[in-house]
Amino acid sequence: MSHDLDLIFAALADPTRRNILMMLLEDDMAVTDVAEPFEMSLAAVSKHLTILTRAGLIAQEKRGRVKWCKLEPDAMKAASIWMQGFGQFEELDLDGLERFLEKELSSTSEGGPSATAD
Amino acid sequence: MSHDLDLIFAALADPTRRNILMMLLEDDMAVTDVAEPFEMSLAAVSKHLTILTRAGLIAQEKRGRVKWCKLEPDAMKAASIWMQGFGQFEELDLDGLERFLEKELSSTSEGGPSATAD
DNA sequence: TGTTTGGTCAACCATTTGGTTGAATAACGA
DNA sequence: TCGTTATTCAACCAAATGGTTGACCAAACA
Repeated sequence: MSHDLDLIFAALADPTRRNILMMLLEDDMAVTDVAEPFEMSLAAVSKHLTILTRAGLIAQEKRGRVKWCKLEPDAMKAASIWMQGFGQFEELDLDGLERFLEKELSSTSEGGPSATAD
Repeated sequence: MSHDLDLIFAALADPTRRNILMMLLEDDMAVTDVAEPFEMSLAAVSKHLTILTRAGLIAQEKRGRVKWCKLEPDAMKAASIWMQGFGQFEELDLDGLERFLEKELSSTSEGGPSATAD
């Protein structure tokens, strides 16, 4: 359960990975669909997803031959809590996010990736 | 855009730099004093301070031959606000999130957080 | 069955990162 | 003026990062 701030902040330092996280905010996605909007190889995106997974920011679950990626809010929360020591920023309501994600998962209808951001 | 999330998160990804930030939470410090507890050269710490400065996380001011380092909370706040997008999902509207970020980032600190520990 | 699809692995490459050392600059104190 | 203190600069190094390509494996489908 030790969320490694090194890994978390390093993962967040890359714009591609931040974009991926924002995409996953809308919906869980398969690796191929995550990769679609980016102008890089699938292998490169796969590496980014590995980095996000090791940081604890997402989780990947394989169903059939499709690997689904979903946000995992605890790591972001750990980073947020560390940052709060530096000021009265508002704390993230990630418990609420988790409840929301569970609710969404129970009524899963995959809407395609809509590559926003950047 | 004044606060570059790439630079901010990359700066936060190093444990030495996070330690420096926590030290500065107590008080402004000269470069030499910042370097003292670390088992690395003064030049290495100086580089870390440059990285923190470019990220906007600290500011350095030279008085005489001493360069004082002090926390600059706005950059951290920008990162915190970005992360808060992951807790502010009551309506998952990424376009709205982007507008929100643009607005927040362009308007610098209103009553800024005062890093007065002790 | 053979072929496509989804995804990773392995090897490779260029660039960046985090550290070193020694020399340089600038300001203070004697 | 001379030496000391505070800090950076420059050159260098090893390791990590972010990307590529081609081979590979496993699941789905004709």
